[in-house]
Amino acid sequence: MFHPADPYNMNCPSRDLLDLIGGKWAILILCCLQQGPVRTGALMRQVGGISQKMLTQTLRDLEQAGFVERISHPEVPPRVEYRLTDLGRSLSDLARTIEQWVVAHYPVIMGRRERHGPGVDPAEG
Amino acid sequence: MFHPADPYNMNCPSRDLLDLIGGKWAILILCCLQQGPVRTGALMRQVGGISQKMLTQTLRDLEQAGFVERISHPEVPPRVEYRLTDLGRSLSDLARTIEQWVVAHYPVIMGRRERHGPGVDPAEG
DNA sequence: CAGAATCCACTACGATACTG
DNA sequence: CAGTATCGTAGTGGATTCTG
Repeated sequence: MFHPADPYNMNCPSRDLLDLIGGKWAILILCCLQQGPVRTGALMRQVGGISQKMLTQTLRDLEQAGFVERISHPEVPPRVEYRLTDLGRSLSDLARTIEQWVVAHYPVIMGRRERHGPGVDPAEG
Repeated sequence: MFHPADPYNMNCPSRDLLDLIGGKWAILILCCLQQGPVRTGALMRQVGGISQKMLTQTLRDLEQAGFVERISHPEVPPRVEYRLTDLGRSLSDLARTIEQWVVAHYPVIMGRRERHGPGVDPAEG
């Protein structure tokens, strides 16, 4: 039995989970995998700007946490696919919600940024 | 008018937004602010482990993005509150969803971790 | 009490080279 | 094609100090 999760407590392991979700690539990868199993190379191409290292590393992290499953086909040349687990599917729904929120609110936020400038603006009061 | 947001494109500014949301502290802070305006010191105490620097910095980032509003009361000693904007309220709903997902699935993930060895551990490079 | 400024350890991440 | 290993660097973020 575990203590209930408390992300406000710095020693609670749920913080790690929050960090994984909040990582630079996890959300995008999880969203890609919603369509079904995807090959490594395809992921590489879909997630713009990700390096081979970070792709592998993030996939390993997601695998460790039980969100994705690695499927290695015994072929030459190698063919590896990644697929969401049930838990991962649940999380990827969340990931897509996040992504969609960003896409939906992007124009408003960018509009604001243009008016206020991307630089530091003095505190008004 | 802007191009539509495309987080899969590494040059799309929506990436920044994703990074802000995914930052180490933003989600927790946004959740705290859901109750209404909160003072700096109260935030400091609620979000376990945050440093004064990171609290201020994250609040500035959230402020600049238009998610929170800084309310400085002309008193001595100083009293400053932070309050969600309408846009911020929308985002904080999302933040709460994330937080709740983590809390809800925490036991399953921790259970897995016990059986499969340490899972989400940023320190294992 | 709020927060800016400085210092600095750590690590996240990219680039590159190499293996099967 | 998928993945590992190594190295260099920019950025993150904590501890501390200083201001009004």
